[in-house]
Formats: sequence, structure tokens, C-alpha cells
Amino acid sequence: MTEHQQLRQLAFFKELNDAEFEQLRSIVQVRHISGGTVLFLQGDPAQGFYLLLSGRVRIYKAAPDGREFTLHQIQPGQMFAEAAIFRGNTYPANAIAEEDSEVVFVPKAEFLSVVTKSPQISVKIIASLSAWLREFAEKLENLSLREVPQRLAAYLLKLSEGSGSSQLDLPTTKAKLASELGTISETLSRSLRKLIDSGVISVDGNHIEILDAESLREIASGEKP
Amino acid sequence: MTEHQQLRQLAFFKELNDAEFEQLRSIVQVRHISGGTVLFLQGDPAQGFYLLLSGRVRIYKAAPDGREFTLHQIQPGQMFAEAAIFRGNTYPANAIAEEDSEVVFVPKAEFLSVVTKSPQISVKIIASLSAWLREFAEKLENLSLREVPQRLAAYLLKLSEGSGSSQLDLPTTKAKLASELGTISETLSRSLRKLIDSGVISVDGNHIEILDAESLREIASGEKP
DNA sequence: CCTGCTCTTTGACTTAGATCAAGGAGTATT
DNA sequence: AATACTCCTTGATCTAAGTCAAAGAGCAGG
Repeated sequence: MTEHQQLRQLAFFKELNDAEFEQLRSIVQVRHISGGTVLFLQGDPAQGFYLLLSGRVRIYKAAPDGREFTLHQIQPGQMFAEAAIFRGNTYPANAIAEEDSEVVFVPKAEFLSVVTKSPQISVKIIASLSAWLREFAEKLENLSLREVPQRLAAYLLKLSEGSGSSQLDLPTTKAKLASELGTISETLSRSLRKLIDSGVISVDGNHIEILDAESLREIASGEKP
Repeated sequence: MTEHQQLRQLAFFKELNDAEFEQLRSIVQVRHISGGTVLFLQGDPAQGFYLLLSGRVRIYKAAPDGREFTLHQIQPGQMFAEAAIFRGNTYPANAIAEEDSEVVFVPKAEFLSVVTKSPQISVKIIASLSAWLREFAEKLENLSLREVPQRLAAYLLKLSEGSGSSQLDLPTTKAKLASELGTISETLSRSLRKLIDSGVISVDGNHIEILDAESLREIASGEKP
């Protein structure tokens, strides 16, 4: 597949006409990022935003003592850091490639001149920002109003709904998952153990099977302590 | 001031030409909301978004047991619930008028047909969503990586920067502030007491004076325990 | 196969902050 | 001025979850 085709397939570019597409294509860069590379750090001047083509990128906040909170795991096809170029002049979080990845980098200045003329692109941006917002609102709700076992149960249910199966594979290490749930690996480990011991799930490495979806739902909704 | 003038002054409408303004004006409704009225609840079908003209509206998440977390206090001139009409079909949180308020309600369907044609409006929406996103990211960082005294110190500093003075007035009750900081009034009360006892601030009702901004900054950044 | 990794689990302990309970303190209502 | 509010503070516990420490489990490289 040529780079042209690869770009054209992205949801972001799909609904553009050829002229708009060529205009954007001329300003973007495809970058190959090796696993472990930091794309940007919180506070860096925001010079553009990204679209993930392949691989995995993690967006996270970090505390001075090394603790981290994962805001989002970017999936191929998603854009990220788009808010940074519209408000404030710095990235509001850190981004790291968790494995070898390909990204499209869209420089800020050139993009802004395109976006003000193209309602189609604006709508894409708006949709993406809205999705982020919804996810963040949910994460805020989780952190402030729900405890770890509840968050874990909700996370597992969501994963299994996504795959449409009671079998699921954790997309990351458990340590990373803990950081996404706003806790640490030890606490996650204990929460998983509780679920295992009460017969709700079974765990083999990163593979999990939901044995009692009903109970899991009750735990997620807070009905079950 | 006529309603026409009042609307025209809103940042949201300011940069539109007369034709665009009239088009929008014909679809929006100005509503008078008395204090304590719930505008919408999480899960309600999203029929439109709002602009706050006057008064105060609080956006919050609620737990079944009555606990609440305040996502945002809307200030006059700001829009809210705009994400709801672009992604998902329900409001993702609750909204309540904290005092008598005037809002502009913009119905979803009519607005969507306007937005796809107007890059100016799109950019307004994008800017607002980006601002929300930044704030939510900061709140997530606070909840997951910082403890209550740190959050409180950062909040006070922000307020005083906003007013450009070491004197400041809390915009809400302390109970509401606690809910915004992700804690409860008892804990907030104790955190304030610690700051008072160490001579960093003085408190008289809802009025606070920052006596030692340097220490407050150190507490906010986590240098000082 | 051993050695040294990283990731994970489990146990013992500590702690920030929530909960429960009891008063104040200010303000409005009668 | 007495009553009844709402809001706030303080004290005494309780508990979820973080910290510290150690050991198991799986893997990669020599």
C-alpha cells in the first residue's frame, strides 16, 4: 500500500474531496517512531497534532516522583494532541510510543489555515474532541466517585463488549492498566484476585475470561460491594 | 439591553456576519431558569446545547449514594453540553442552576445544519471543547497524582492569579468547593486549617487572603509536604 | 541451563482521607 | 429573642489503598 493510499483510508481524510486531500497531504509528514520514544512532553510547545497509523501511543500525566496516570491509549486511526493546537501553546500531557509506530504529523500553522476553510475537517476535529471529552468525564467520575474494584469491573465489561466475547486479552501490561485505572499494580493485583476468588473471572497471564457477567455488572454499578 | 443586543455580544456570536447571526438567532431560545432547577441529568437525550448569559450553572457527576463531583462551574459567556450533541445521544453529566440564571438553548438538529456550513462557528466550538479538555486533563492529574492540600493550594493560586490580587473570595460554598476538588467539606476544612495555622493564608468566611504566596506555591507544586 | 531481566503476586504495615457524631456560628422565620 | 434553618468546624474512628519488602514466574541472551 502506498503512503497515499494509507493516508486516504484514514477516517480523518476519507470524506475530503481530492483538492482538500492534496492540500493536507502536502503539509503532513509520516514519521516512523521506535518503541519507547517520547513524542512530546507536557509543557513542550505544541507544533502540531498527530494521527496514529500503526502501533500504540500512550498519553499520560507524570508526577515529579515518577508516578504516572494514563489518560488514553491511542488506537490506530485516532488523532491526538489536537486540542493543544487550538488552546494554549503547549502540550498538556506526555506522549510515548509503546511500540514501534507510524504517525502522521500535522503542523499547526499550516493546518489552521486549512481548517478555517473546511467545515468537513472541522467536524472531524469536533467529533474527536467530543469523544475525548466524554472519555475524560468518565475517567473523572471513576476517580472521584468509584473505588478500584468498581473501576476494574467496568473496564473489563467495556473490553468484553468491545470484542463481543466473554474472552478478552488485556491490551497492555497490568502495570500500565493500573496506571490507566488510577491505581498501582499491587492494588490491581489484589482486586483481580478478589474477582478470581469469588468466581467472577479467570485469569491466565494477560488473558481473562468472564465467568459471571451478571456479578461483574453488579460490581461495576456499585450494587455489589 | 434588548435580547438581540445581549446575544450579539456573546463571544459565540460576535464574529458572525449578520446573515449567520440571524440564522442562528431564529433557532435559539432564551430561557430563564430559577436557582435550584436541574437543566438536564446524565443519560437524558441530548436535544441541544447551552450558552450561559447570566447566573451560575454547575456541571456535575453524581453517585447513587448522593456523593457528587463537580466537573465545572459555568461562567456567563461560556457554552456547555456542546460535546453531547456531537458524540453520543445523551448528556454525559448533570447540570443545575446554582442561582437564577439566563441561558440560550441551541437545539441540536437545527444547529448541526448550520455548523456544517460555517467554519467560524466550528472554530468557536473547537476552541470551547479544547478548553474543556485542558481543564479535564488538569482535574484528572489533580485527582490521580496530587493530594488534597496540593489541590487546594493550586486552586487558591489560580483564583488569586485570576483576580490579580492576594485577596480572594470563594465563588461558592465550601461544600461545593470540596466537591470541585474531589473531596468532602470536612477534609477541605482541615486542609484550610493547616494553611491557616502555618500562616500561609487567613480566612474570614468566604474571604481569603494569601499571606505567604511563596509557601503556597511550594505546597501546590508538591515541594512542601 | 544458568543468569539476569522485567513483570507480577502476596504479605505486613502505614496513611490520607472518608465516615460518623457533635457542636458552633451565622442568618432567616416566627 | 427564641426557633429552625443551613453551612462549617472539630474530634474520634475506620478503611481503602498506597508503600515497603520479598519472592515467584516467565523469558531472552549468553
